[in-house]
Amino acid sequence: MSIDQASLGSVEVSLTPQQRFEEYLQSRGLRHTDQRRYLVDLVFSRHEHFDADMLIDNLPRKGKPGYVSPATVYRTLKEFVDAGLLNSFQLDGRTVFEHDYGYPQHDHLYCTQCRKLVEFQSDALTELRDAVGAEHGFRVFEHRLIINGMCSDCVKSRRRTKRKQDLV
Amino acid sequence: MSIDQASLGSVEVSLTPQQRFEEYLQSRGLRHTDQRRYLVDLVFSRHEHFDADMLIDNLPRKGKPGYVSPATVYRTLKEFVDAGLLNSFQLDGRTVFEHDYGYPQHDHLYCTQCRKLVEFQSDALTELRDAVGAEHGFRVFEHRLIINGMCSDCVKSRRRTKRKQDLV
DNA sequence: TTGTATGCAAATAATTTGCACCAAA
DNA sequence: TTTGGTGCAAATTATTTGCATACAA
Repeated sequence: MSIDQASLGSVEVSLTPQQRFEEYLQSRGLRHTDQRRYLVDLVFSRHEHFDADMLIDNLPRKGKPGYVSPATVYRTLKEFVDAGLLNSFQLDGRTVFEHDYGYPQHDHLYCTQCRKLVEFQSDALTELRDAVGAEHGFRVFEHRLIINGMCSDCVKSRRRTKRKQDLV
Repeated sequence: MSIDQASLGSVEVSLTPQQRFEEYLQSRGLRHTDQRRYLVDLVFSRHEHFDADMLIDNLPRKGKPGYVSPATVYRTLKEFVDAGLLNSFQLDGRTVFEHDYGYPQHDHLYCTQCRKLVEFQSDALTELRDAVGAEHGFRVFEHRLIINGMCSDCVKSRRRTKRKQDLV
């Protein structure tokens, strides 16, 4: 799965993710540990969707400096979501995380062929969602939209493949 | 989780789910067994969202007539989706199934308080989705939208609750 | 000090799969 | 007959949790 780096620009924020998280921890009487510091840095070093497993794979191995146990990774990802640093959603059965802090609200186009995720923003969608909510007496908090299809690259390569097959 | 019975009406279909499934099975050289017949009937006896576990719980116990093993239930649910009888999506980590055959395309409002699912239809959404797809060079197949919020009942009861708390 | 956080390993939960046996077509 | 289907139990996968120890405040 891949995503263009910061394809939607960013949102003005006064604190770095690290500072923001520290603030969150202090406000709750939680502790700022090396593991948490390390994971904030790693997670915000690239604007990319990832799951717990990918994150664990990118960590130093047991014994090396910077190692964080899987259990702690899972626990910390939850903290990040609570703290508003990350968002998560389900994709093909996996829990996928993405940056929330400092990044605008958006939805996704998903290529079911190459599994590429493309972000997009639509104010019309937000309006539509609020209208639907109002119509049904809902107080709307948020929504999740995923559009499944085939990206232009895959449409092209599939066409090529088809032609080849047609020649047989 | 609950849902109004057939809240969106239905779509014209010439075959019953049972007949439609039989057609599907024949076209693929698969077999129409008692278990499959039994599950089609059970699944289409109520227009309600459900997961594998709920279905298994509603089956006769081991030894009783009509018993179907969990493994077969899981295998059969997949067949139903392949056959176009059911749709599935993720909700709170569970795989939720709903009727597809004979039922119009729709999306959901989800009350995060009482876990009620409400269906709604929006042509504007389909148009918006196609426009977004086109903008990004995607060939769109389908989409999945869930609007999270609080239904009117829960908004009311929460207000009541708040007042009670305020009195303390 | 005092209460959190972490690592490890065991426990869960939801499916999936291997296999021997059963049964549609 | 032949090939797909089913039940059962074991295997998977993704997490979560209990617990003893380590550490931030």
